[in-house]
Amino acid sequence: MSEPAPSPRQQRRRHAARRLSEEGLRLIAAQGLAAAKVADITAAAGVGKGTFFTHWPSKDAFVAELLDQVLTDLARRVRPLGLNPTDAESLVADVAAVHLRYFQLRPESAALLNQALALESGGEAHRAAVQRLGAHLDMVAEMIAPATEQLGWPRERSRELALALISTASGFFWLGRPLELGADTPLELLDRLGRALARGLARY
Amino acid sequence: MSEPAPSPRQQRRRHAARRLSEEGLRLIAAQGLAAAKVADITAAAGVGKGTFFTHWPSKDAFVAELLDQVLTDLARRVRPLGLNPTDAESLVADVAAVHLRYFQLRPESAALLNQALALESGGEAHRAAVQRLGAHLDMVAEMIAPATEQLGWPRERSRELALALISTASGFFWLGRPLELGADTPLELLDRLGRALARGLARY
Amino acid sequence: MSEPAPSPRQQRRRHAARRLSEEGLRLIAAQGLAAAKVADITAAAGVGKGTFFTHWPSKDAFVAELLDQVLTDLARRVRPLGLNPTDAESLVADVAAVHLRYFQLRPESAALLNQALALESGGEAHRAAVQRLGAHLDMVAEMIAPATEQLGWPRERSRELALALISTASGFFWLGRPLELGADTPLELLDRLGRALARGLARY
Amino acid sequence: MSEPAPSPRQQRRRHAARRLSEEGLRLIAAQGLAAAKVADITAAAGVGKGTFFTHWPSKDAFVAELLDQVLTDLARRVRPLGLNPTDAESLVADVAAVHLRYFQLRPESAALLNQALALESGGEAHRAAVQRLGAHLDMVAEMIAPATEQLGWPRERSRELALALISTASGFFWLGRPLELGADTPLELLDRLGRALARGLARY
DNA sequence: CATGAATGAGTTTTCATTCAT
DNA sequence: TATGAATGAAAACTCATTCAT
Repeated sequence: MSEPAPSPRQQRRRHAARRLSEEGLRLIAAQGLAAAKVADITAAAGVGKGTFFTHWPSKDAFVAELLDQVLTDLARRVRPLGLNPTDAESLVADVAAVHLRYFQLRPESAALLNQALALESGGEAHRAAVQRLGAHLDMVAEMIAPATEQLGWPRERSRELALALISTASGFFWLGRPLELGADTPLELLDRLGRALARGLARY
Repeated sequence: MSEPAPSPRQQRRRHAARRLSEEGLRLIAAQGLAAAKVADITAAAGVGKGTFFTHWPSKDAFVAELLDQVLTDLARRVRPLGLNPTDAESLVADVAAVHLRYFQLRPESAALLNQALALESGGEAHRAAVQRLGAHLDMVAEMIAPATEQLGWPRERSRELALALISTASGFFWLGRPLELGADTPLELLDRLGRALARGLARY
Repeated sequence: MSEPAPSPRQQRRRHAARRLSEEGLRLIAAQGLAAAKVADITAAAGVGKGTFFTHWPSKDAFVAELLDQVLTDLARRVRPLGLNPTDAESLVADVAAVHLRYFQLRPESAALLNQALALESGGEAHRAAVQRLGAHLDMVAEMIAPATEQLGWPRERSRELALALISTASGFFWLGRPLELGADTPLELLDRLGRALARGLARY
Repeated sequence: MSEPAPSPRQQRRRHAARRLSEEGLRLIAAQGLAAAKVADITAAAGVGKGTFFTHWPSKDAFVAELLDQVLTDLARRVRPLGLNPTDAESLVADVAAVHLRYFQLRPESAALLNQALALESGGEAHRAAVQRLGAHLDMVAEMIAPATEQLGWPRERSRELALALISTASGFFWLGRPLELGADTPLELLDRLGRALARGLARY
């Protein structure tokens, strides 16, 4: 069960990686993906420029991992909703609410998600980002699939409903942030937004 | 009232500007803002590289104008909704629907909107983009303000409701496009999405 | 027959390319291929750093073209020897002599030839260099093929004899240059070297 | 006379140095001096990267030692020829033959010799390489000096004759290797090449 | 001693922008 | 006014070398 205690060297290395991820996410959200230079990120993390490339082979790979972390983290909060049986309306509302709450607390994650898709379209990094986002979408779609049907939404289009939930949440805080909108929106209203959608669908 | 007929030279000039705008928007959406080089855009538009800078002082200014064009175009379709008196639920649903339909037909515009916010955060161009988006938001918010109140949504937060409508529409097609989602979503479902939100709010 | 007179712009462009080639060859020979930075070359040629890349897509491509120029230039002096019928011994001696004289006058060319093969082995540039050298070798081999046979050297191994002639000449000045050997070797001795080889073979 | 038996630790150290030399020579020949990274060499030798620098103070110093080893090894085979009195023609032919045979069996050594001269021209390493090669040349020149005179070659130019012998041999396999030429050239032909030169000179 | 993680000087290359024609 | 050649600031990335463990 217990892993061998990491050597102090490894510990410091992991710490540096975490710092780089944190500062990277912060800077990308604050300045934009292109404007956040590797040198800025390493300086902010307090390590040498070269160190960055001992952790990730390229800036793009770094962004891909960041996106993976964000979506994995997000998924961890979404998945439990699938375990408690509940009515269709509540399930959809809850999934939306979790996304909204997640991105309200972490607008940098919304920024990352939206910018990762702006990576050069031909490149490997773009492909990876799209695939990772697709995987998240599939997970959400699968989770809400039964509910969508009950709400009279075509089951084979549950991915689109999932996309609507996700993009509303992510877009709200991505567009909202520079407009200084969203950060102080009361949770109650955020929840209401998600619930309204579910409730409205249920009325059909 | 009538302007003097443009000289052939002016005509050609305007034609070139239009070509550059079209191709620029297309390329930015297809390859990403950073990957779409000025040289690519001018080549696609069939003009010399230098010509670009006789029309816009910089690439950023070009993007800003593109964003302005898109939002002006979008506003032209949204504004009429404010003229016909209707019930609150329908007004909100219609505003959402117009946005959704607009971006479904013009996913490049959704791409532009989302990428324009990723411009270097300190720069003039970013400021301009944010301001322009803010103006659109204000217009929408003002339009739906009475309705939001009737729906029990705090009037002073109508900007947030407007943001939700806009970001759902724009995000849906921005995130959906590389996932090959949204382009063939039936209008009926798109409308239903907007209406569901409005209807759900109305039930509170 | 007559080409349209090049515009002054094109003229200056060609002039810059020639300057870059000259200075590049000189610097590569003087400092080594790796030590001759693109910035050094452009500075020596009196143009901006970026200009280099409007002429060649990469430093490697530049080296490849330099090698091509050298071998083309060299071939121009070797080829005529094949036209005048002469005895086998003289032909081989003459080919050797032309190579020796060529590289004595242009030790930078010998340096380039030897260093071009040191380009990263996996890369396109290395492949190109090898192929180009192979083509030169084939030309020489074909030219001396009849003679080799008369000298009792296996005809199917004339490429090896050609290689011996070429590598003696190129190596002599490549290794000799830093040792300050070769530059002032009298032509008469150089010729004698080539002739000795041919004469010795003839005695078999 | 006998040194104290090396401790096991020293033994291991020497073994590592030998492995590094072997793999370094191999990789430099295979990929080029610049492309053969210290990390590659240590990985191939199965030691840590840092270990490299406990044996040599720099990569350049490593190359210099490699060159020294090669030329020392080569000299060991050349020198005995000076002991057996023989006619001038045979001596020169034999010296050439030994060089040719040596590099045929060890084309990596030819590669090293040629690339070592491409080291940055200003540097200490380049100076060292040139000096070491000069020493070898002097040794050969001195050895064949009496013979050159008998062959009617100016005695004060015996270094040039030595250079011709060495550079033919080294160049033949340096240029020949990527062209897949030389490796299977029969010894008999190789010898004949050397002998032809000597014989041809003798006929003057 | 051996190790390999950290480092940052140094390189190639890109591309928005300028400006002579 | 249109053009495209020239420019150089900037940025990602490399890798020999150092040094704490």
